[in-house]
Amino acid sequence: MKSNYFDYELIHTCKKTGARAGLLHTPHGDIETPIFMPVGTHSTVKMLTNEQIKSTGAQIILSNSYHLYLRPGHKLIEEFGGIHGWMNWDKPVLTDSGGFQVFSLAKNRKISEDGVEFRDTKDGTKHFISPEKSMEIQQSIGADIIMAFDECSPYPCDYKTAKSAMDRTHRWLKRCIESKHNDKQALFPIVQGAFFEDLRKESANFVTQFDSVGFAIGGLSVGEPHDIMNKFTKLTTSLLPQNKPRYLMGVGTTEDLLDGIINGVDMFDCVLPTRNARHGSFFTHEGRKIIKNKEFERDNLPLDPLCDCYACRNHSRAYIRHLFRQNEGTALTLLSIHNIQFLINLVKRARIAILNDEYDTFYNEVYKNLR
RNA sequence: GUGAGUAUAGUACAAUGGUAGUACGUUGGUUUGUGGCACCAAUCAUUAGAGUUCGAUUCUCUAUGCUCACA
Repeated sequence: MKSNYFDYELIHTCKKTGARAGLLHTPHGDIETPIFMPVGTHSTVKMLTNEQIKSTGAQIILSNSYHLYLRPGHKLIEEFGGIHGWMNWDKPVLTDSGGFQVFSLAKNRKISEDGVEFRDTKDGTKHFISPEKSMEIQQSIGADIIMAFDECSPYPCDYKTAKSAMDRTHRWLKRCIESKHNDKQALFPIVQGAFFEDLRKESANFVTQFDSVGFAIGGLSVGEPHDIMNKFTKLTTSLLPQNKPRYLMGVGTTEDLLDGIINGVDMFDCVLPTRNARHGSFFTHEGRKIIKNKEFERDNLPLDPLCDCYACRNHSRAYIRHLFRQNEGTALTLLSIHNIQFLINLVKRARIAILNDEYDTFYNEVYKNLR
């Protein structure tokens, strides 16, 4: 899995906290870590144009191979030059393997050793995704970073189920590696093992036998309490090599990013900034707020007075509240821009603090203001 | 002016001789590798008066408002 197209430099480790700042080189440019990656499941970050995504400072976006396989089809995307040509996006892209849909679409799928049979909830058609199929899809789509096809177990989860999902994830990882042929793509293995220390250790041991560009931590942020998530994040990063980026999948909130970074994570993705935007809530340095609320009826402040995103530079809370209440799509765009840029600015500032060996101060300052 | 119809939540509509529902609105909340403006909860009403009845928002009468038709 050695590649000339990827390289990770661990630039600095905060002397006080162990938080990491790095640089990940990819075929479509460099990514400064720690990084937050916005999610664009259907090859668009919902409600945003590429220009708007870039305005938030996003360096890489996520997409989803399962959803793109269903519509419009990975072969069609390949005809358009892969995801970069398809959506005219020239920066790095990461695709999830469809593994998370094994978890999130649990009612509509059947798992076997060979793979997973999904039933499309839109038209009822059945689709079989194996590790080989997921690799075929992800190689057609052509993202820079692609993910192993895994089985993410739920919370809570008994030991037997967790172990069986983990073992299967390991066997599937081997099959993913064997069917990967393009060295312009980096395949990230995923550590599973649910909420059992010995399984997490076993899983980390297993996946790190392969020389991958980076490693992902899966199976967290699935409904467990925060302290449990933090405990297992910390445990897992301690088992991963120092000279590789660690990607904590599906995280998260302001607090989760702060905690993830202090626990040695380099990469995050989450649907929250965009989903929260569509549902009317926004991040601020004082915590999350809800734009619908009456307290903002005559509020002339921007969403967050400390934010310099497009929405905050141009519009008041009162105006955006009005747009949201009238079901005007612009409200969702403005809130999405803000929420994404808020998290990206957060990790940017974290990076500076790390380089100055002051991440502990930064961490405490930001936490103190959150309600 | 005459006749007919009608009156239930902020709005639009249900239902019922014994517990008055829905939608939207309003107020608050949820959301973590996206099943694309979602979900959850709270709040808010029988026009007024008289009669029949054990009991009337419901049936009867009167008043008032509104709608339509005719003058």
